[in-house]
Amino acid sequence: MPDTAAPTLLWFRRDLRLHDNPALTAAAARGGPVIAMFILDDADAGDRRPGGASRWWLHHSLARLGETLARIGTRLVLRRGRAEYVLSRLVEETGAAAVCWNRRYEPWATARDGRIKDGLRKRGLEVQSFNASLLYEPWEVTSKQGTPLKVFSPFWRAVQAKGDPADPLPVPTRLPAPDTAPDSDSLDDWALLPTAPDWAGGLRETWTPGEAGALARLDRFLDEAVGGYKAKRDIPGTAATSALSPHLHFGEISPRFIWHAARAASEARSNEPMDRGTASFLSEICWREFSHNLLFHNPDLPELSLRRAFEDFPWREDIEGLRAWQRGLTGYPIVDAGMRELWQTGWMHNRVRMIAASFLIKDLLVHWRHGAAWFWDTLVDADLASNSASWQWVAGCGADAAPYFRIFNPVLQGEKFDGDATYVRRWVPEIAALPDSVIHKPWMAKPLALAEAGIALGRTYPYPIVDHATARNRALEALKSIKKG
DNA sequence: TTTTGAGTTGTTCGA
DNA sequence: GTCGAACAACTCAAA
Repeated sequence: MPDTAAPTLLWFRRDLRLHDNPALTAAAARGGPVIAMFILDDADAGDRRPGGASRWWLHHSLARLGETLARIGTRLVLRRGRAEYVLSRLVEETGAAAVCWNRRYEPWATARDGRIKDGLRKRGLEVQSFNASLLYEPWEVTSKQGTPLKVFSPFWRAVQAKGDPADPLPVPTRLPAPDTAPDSDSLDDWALLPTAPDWAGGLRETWTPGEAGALARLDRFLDEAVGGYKAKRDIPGTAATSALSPHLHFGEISPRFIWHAARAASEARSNEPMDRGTASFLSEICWREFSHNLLFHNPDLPELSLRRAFEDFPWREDIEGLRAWQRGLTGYPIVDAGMRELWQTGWMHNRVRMIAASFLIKDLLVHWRHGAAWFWDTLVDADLASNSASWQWVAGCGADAAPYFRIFNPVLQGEKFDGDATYVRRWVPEIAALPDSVIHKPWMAKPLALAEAGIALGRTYPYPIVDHATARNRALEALKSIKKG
């Protein structure tokens, strides 16, 4: 019998929600008071501490979580420091008898959490951890031999073969608070928001962090867009994707909840649980799952190319090129549009992420780690697993590597997926007056057309910083050099 | 153990 | 303008 008088610590991490939250449900079920808490632990995350955009999101997500917890009877205690020490301290302060949390799967987190769990249990506390961020545990989806899968298609088939993931848990109606709440830091004192300068205006306009915002976005996507997802998800000028990635990263919404909601919506529309749009969408949810699997089984994923031969690749130290790429000044409109969308909104459309990443890696021959680092700092959905796995995928050194000759042509990609230039005109307004026929290759425009559009190449918009055809051949040569590695 | 078929997202060239 | 072939070799997963 648990000591129902002693409080339970409920440690929030990347599960900033009330619905489908197994740790929350377990803490509530213990019957005693529950102390909900969040620890800002920069030390343990090391150089993986959240980037600027992520910190902005975290601030707002915590604020919303605090409000919703207050509505069911408790408050969110904020503490800063090494998680081990903070937890230990709180156990002493409150006389807690149990700690509940939902698992994280990053290598540094699994190591740390294991230590914490041992330490708490040695002190006689009950510790329970749960899966709240994946459809299945990383060790549950395997080949028939029981080994981790390294190719997406078999992974996706294996997930589907398991049937539906567990049903989402309901939101508890009440979470009893202790008589005296522990002290809490002030969220503002954590200084997660940018101040001088405040660059977060575009983020504020674009996003609604928090569980309510996440659920609203899912609703809207399932109502309006999922039906056409398969056909339109590659068109960055449309709002055809779910844009749930940051909400998923912070655990404001559960992938199991998404799975069941998407299937129910499909069934309501078409009498089948997986119409084409839904199947396509859920397979993307599974890509996230696959990336987490890869990171779990390959702790080096963020640092080392999975295909080790790529560690000997003749990468270039192109500081200027990297800088131009970061600022959206490469001279290739589709690349620049994407990089500016990223800078202003903390997010980039998936198709454009591939184009922009391919440009940095294949056209500039800059190491994928530099691209991953920039994305880590600027993306609101920056996720160690997805970011690392995706950059490696584009580079061709990932588990499920693209063929070496798959090098995106930024002009063709722009014309193919942004044919009416809606996207490029939105993010690269200085060339918006060019006609569709040349807007993806301004240097090909006739002088008169440029003049009429008010463009002085090299002054109001850059010439291409590399010639793609030349760069492509250079990349193919470079790739040859590691073939026999 | 060996074999076999397959592997998210592309581009270019020449007929 | 359209279409099919070529662009390599390797690793993975299952039979």
